[in-house]
Amino acid sequence: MSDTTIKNMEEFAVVSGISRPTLSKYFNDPESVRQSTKAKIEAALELYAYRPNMYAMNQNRRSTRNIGIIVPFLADPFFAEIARNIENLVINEGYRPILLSSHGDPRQEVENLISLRDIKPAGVLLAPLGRASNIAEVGELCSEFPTVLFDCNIESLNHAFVGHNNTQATDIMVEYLVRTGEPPIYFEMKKPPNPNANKRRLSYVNSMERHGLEPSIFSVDGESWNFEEIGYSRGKELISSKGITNGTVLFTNDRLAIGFLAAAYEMGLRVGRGNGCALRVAGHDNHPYSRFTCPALTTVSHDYDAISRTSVTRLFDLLENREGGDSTDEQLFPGKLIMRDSA
Amino acid sequence: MSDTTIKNMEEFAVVSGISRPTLSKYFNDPESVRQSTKAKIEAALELYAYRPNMYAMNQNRRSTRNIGIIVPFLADPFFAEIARNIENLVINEGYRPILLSSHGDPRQEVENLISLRDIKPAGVLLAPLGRASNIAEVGELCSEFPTVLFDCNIESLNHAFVGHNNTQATDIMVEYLVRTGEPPIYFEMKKPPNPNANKRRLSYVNSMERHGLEPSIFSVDGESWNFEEIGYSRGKELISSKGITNGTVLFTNDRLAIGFLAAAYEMGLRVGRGNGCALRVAGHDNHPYSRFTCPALTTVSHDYDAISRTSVTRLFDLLENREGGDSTDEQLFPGKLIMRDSA
DNA sequence: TTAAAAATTTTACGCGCGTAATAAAAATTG
DNA sequence: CAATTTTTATTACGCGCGTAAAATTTTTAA
Repeated sequence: MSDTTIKNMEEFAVVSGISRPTLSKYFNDPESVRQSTKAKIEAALELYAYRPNMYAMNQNRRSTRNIGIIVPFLADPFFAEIARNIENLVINEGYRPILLSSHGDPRQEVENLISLRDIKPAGVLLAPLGRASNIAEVGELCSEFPTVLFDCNIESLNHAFVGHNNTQATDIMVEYLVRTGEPPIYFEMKKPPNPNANKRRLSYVNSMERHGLEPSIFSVDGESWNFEEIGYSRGKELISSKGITNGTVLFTNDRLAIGFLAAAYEMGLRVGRGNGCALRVAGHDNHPYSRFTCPALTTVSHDYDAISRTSVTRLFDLLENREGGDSTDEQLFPGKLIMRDSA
Repeated sequence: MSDTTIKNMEEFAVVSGISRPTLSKYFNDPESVRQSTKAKIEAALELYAYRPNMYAMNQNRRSTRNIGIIVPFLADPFFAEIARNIENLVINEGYRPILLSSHGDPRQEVENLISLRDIKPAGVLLAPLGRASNIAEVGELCSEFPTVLFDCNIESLNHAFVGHNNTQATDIMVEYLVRTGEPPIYFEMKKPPNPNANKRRLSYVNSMERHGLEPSIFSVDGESWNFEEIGYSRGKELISSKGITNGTVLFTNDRLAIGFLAAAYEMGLRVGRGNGCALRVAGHDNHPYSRFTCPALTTVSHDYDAISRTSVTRLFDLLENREGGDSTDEQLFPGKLIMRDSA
């Protein structure tokens, strides 16, 4: 490794003895140059630690190999896991993922799209905030590049969508709970910041009615993404004031359930499906932490793998054949009941 | 809002009636132009949704307002929280944070630094992987811009460091556990991927010896960042094979403890400090989820706020006065004992 | 009102690289 | 070996914006 530092392709052209346009070609696709040229370049690369500037590359390119990935809240391990999954798939396709989090903020979501526009992405995989999204601006920005939505659809945007079948998933959970014990009451937030909450509530109501049962919903306050805290504090109130000391509670997502389990434990309520248990608790999402609650949380899992894989596949379909196929339809993958000890 | 779309500053100059260099000045600092000019620009901005291309801006600038932030593993809520904290502080200073995760991978860490170099950051806040880091490359890249390390120091890099006092923190926990019950045995990973594990173990040993007690360490296998899983499965083995059914266990971090708590619960061991409890369990980090375990986890908290704030402050000190002060010393903030129900 | 100061416009070049067109060199074919 | 094909070198311009210098306009001070 030489100590002279190369700061651009021009300088690297000099030390490698290859012209800059050829270098440009090489960095765009190493196989596009003659074998002997490739060898010379790579020999020089061993000596001089040069790497082309990614952003200058994108400046005047017809098409880049950048794929933008936007999730609503990366601090949530649920999205962190999906994102990581998708990143790897994108890398395996030879593209460069750029992962951004909206931090639950619609303005940040728009900022992220603007930031992506600046690097001229080949395509974007967007998990929108949903109801909270600035739909007009998001729509306008997304129309500038091939986009696949995942996790949460915004129908009016008319993009391809790949996601979890919230209806079916809630359905099998309600069916399971009804079949194996008392019908569940439903625990959700009045103004849920996360996507899909509405679909799940609707599905709960429909399921219950189909079973000839009366739906019963607790809508609790709280607008932040601190779901555990909300599940915990509202749960405590509920247990003490409303006297929820037996029965079955179905939560709109695992994180609320996790908080609630802590509250129940603290108040001496035994959760589970055995005898001697006061409450059954069930969640939704198969959150990475749901295996480690006490007791382990019964929940319904997304088909993470299929959703990530299909999202990426559909985006690349769009990239290669912009007009072909119906690019606005939605693809849903069924949830899977994860029976653990809490219900 | 007009429907003609503006694609660069040149076009915006035409429709706004302001010359491009003045526009450039405005976008760099809106107060640097005459009030009447500013008004005209902003009127045009209302009509035409133009935003300068961030990456083109950085291309030929003396100094940008980008601050790179790199954390070792963003999917860990612990780092997600710190990162979010720092991002906000950076934004409040009028800078633009760019958050990247190394995903626990040293190559990704280097990639992240290269990626940052390409956007010519004003400075970088780096929480390195630590032992796993490619120190030579990280060092070389970091020498290209003002850098403040946080969470984990790499002394040989000779940068400013702001972090948690692992030694003192482990110390107060050991002291507390010894004072209020049996001395703790220590639970850690043989090859911990996360930073600071070594310091904590050393501190545990020293503390125990200072108390005239024999240190006792469980070093379990596992190399990934799935700490809960490792704490759970290794914990189960430990409880059944080694017969750890009473006593006190101190974990090198909360996530291992969270997994262990699940194992203990499943095996019917009661954890806590009351009578009737078999085990006491303590963690380290005050992980966002540690409040919601069953029982709530006794742990020792970082001074998140001071660490984020000081990291950012020190970086801006560096930016404004490159030579002043000792820029390589380290600043440690003491941990705080968080007494909850598990120990 | 006039001179001085401040801000803006014009002009021109630079950042690091993509990309097209033409000329030159190298490899392949027979 | 010459003729053809393939690859590389040369040259030149573009991306969107920063920035410097000189010319012009506007504002402020006197």
